[in-house]
Formats: sequence, structure tokens, C-alpha cells
Amino acid sequence: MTSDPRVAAAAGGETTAVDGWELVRVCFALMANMSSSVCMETPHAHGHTHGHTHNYNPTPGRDFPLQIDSCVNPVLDYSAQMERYRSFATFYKNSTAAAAAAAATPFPQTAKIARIATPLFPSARLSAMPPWPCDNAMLWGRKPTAVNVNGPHTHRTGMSRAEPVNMHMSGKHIPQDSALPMGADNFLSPLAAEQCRGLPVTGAECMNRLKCPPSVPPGGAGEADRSGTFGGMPPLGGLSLPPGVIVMTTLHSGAGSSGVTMSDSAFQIANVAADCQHSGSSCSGSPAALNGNANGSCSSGSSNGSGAAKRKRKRCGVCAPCRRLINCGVCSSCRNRKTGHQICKFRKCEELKKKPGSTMENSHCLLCLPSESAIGGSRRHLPLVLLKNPPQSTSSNWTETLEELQVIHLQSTPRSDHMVPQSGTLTALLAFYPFPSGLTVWPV
DNA sequence: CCTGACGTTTTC
DNA sequence: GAAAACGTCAGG
Ligand SMILES: [Zn+2]
Ligand SMILES: [Zn+2]
Repeated sequence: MTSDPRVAAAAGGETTAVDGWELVRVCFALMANMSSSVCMETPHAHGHTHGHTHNYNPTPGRDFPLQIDSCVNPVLDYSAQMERYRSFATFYKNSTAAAAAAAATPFPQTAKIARIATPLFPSARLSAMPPWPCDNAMLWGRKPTAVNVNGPHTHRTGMSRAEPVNMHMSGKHIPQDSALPMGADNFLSPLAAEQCRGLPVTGAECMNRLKCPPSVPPGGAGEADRSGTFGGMPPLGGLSLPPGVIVMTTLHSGAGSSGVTMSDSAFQIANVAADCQHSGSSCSGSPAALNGNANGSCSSGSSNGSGAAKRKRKRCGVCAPCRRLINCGVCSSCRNRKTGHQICKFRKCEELKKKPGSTMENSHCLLCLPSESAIGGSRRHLPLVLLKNPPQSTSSNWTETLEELQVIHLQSTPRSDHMVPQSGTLTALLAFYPFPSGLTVWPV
């Protein structure tokens, strides 16, 4: 309901290139139903925070399924959401203050994908229990050199396919149906076992371990490798985050770093998590499995022994053939439509022409849910919350502005050049799960 | 039920 | 070896 000019301004969609991101994932759960539009909410329009969202269609001629109704879904009680939000905001404030006193470590700028040895949550050192039940965390960051996060597939091609960044708002909302409940009640609730499973953390580290069986089979190579990769990342200077929160901050350091790597790591997160959501209890559909690296991060749970059900690839939707709308009618595929089972040769996606496995779908997308990055999918992404005051260091009292967030539901691929502050200071992103939809948006 | 992605087999 | 044909089946 509000057409807050600020929002409009923020939604202007300007983008600025940034060096990279740092991403922190804490007991990450999946967004079951994020859709792909860009949706912003502003905080100061209590009660009816909805309003202006805009949508855009990156691919002309194609429509993306709905982005309706959710981002600002009245269903969710604003106050309740805000309350929850505040609860951890307060927690932050207090805990970070203490932590800051102890060490004013700058936010790690030399991010490497790292496993956080110590929980991000200050509970350990502050002897205060965090308001949320799960304390495992992962730090993901861009790193200059290749980090083989996921075993074999290190090379993904087409990393940054140029895709238009359209951040305009529309009056539509994102549907919040819910395969996964993500209402207010779930905001800070413990993750379900299924949700935990498949996360790149071992069950032992998850505070939900009672519900979450160890996901690492003894000797599981995938997990082991992954864990090994995450060594030595300082715990965010003592900052802690509630479960399901992703922090993405731009790293201004590495001038020459390649964007590719970060995409990789972020990609991992998003997909691993999303994968779990997708397959419920099994990991059959995981990207890892898709690439032959079958067990990804899922537990032995209910995988159907042999094999990874392969997920069908989807056309990219942006290449020339994909943009073609009509069949030529004369090519062999067209002529043999009934028996050939192939799309018109002139419409065959360039990506799909490549050998399966040679490219990773969504590789360019940081937070896209797996199988949804391509046309035809719902293109749901994790929601992102932009912070005015990024947790650059423990000494910053960034939590005080926790309410000043910009919540964005991306429709397009979130890359590092998205979600960039138009003016200055904004350098962090938070992605929450479940998304506190009552949260208002504060334009940057 | 239809489209079309994909793997295998057959044909050229 | 490349293209076509075909069987299978995921997704919608
Ligand atoms: Zn054709
Ligand atoms: Zn294409």
C-alpha cells in the first residue's frame, strides 16, 4: 500500500559492480516457496507493507510464473514478525557489543570458504543462549584461488551468463504456498530433520541434532572433503546469526579476484539447501548427484541406492534458440515431431546442446533454487535482506539498524552486481529463512 | 496426456 | 563419426 518513494528509488534497479561477496550461512534451511520476483517491503508501513513490488521479466516473451502475493502477504502478522526480528536483533546487539569489547576484529575480508570451528553464535563465549536453536554455521566467501567445494565439479562453465538485472517492483506478491512452512511461526524455529539433512554441516554440529541425524556417513568422502575445505575462517569477528541467515557482504579487497569462484561457493549453498527442500528426505535430486557426485551432502536416509535420479535440464531461456518462439516446421526435429521427441533444431537451447554435466545449471546464480533457474522453473530464490550497516566488524553496532532492511525477492539471478547499494554504505545482504515476510523494507 | 531431454541403437 | 531414430520418462 505504500508507495514509498524511497522504496521506489531503491527499486530503481541500479546496479553497481562489486568485487565480491562474502556469505555466511548459518544452519541454513530452505526456502520452499520463494518466487522469483523482486519484491520489496518497507518497514515503516506497518500492517500493510505491501505494495510496491515490481516485477520484471528478464526474458521477453516468456513469462515467469507468478510472483504474486507473497512478499507482502498480509497473512503474516507484521507485528509478530517484527517481534521475532527484534528479539534477535537485540540479542545481536548485546552479544556483539560484548564480543566487540573482546576483539574488534574486522570482518574477514580474505574470505575463504571455511568451516566455522566455533559457532558463530556467541553463546559459547557469552554464556547466553541465542534465541534460536541452531548454532552451526558456515562461512562462505569468495576466494581468489579455487576451492574445490564439491569434489569433482570445479569447473562450471558459463558462470556469469549475462542476465539483465531487473529490479523493478510490481504490485504482485510472491506466493507463499508452502511445501515448507514458512510463516511467522517458523521464523526461528528449529529445522526439521529433512531440512537439516543435506546441509553442508555434520549432524553432530547441528543443535538440531536430535532431529537431524548425522548426515555424514562414516568416511563419506564428499562431506569430508567439504569440511576440509573450510578450515580457518574466523567466525565473523564474533558475529552470530540466527539459523537460516545468510550474510553476503561485498568484499572490497580483492581487486583481481574472479567472480566465478564466489558464484561457485554461493551456488553450493543455495543448491545444497534447496536440494533438500526439493527432495524432501532424499538427496536424489541434488546437483551433486546430477554431476555424478552423488551423495552430495545428504544423508543416507532415503536415497534409492543406485542412483541419482537425474534431473532434467531446462533450457536457459536466454540464448537465441530459446528466444525463438516458433518451430521452423521443416527441420528434421520438426518433421519428426511425433517420433523424434526433439525440439525444433532452431529452438534447441545452446546450453542443452552441450553435453550434460559440462555445465552446471544455475552456476551463475547465487541463490537460485536448483532446477529453478531455467525457464520453466519457478525461479525461486532465497530472499535477500539488505543491511544498511553490514557487520563489518564486531565493533560496529550494525544491529541497531537491523530494522532498516531491504528485502528483496529476486527474480533474476542474484549475482554480485545485483543488490548493490546505490549509494555507498550498503554492503551486506542477509537472507533469512523462513523469510519474515512482515519485515519492512528500508531503501538503501 | 504432451513435450522434449536423454541415452542407446541404427543408419548413412 | 555424425545424424537420425527410437525408447524411456521427467515435468508440466
Ligand atoms: Zn524446426
Ligand atoms: Zn537456451
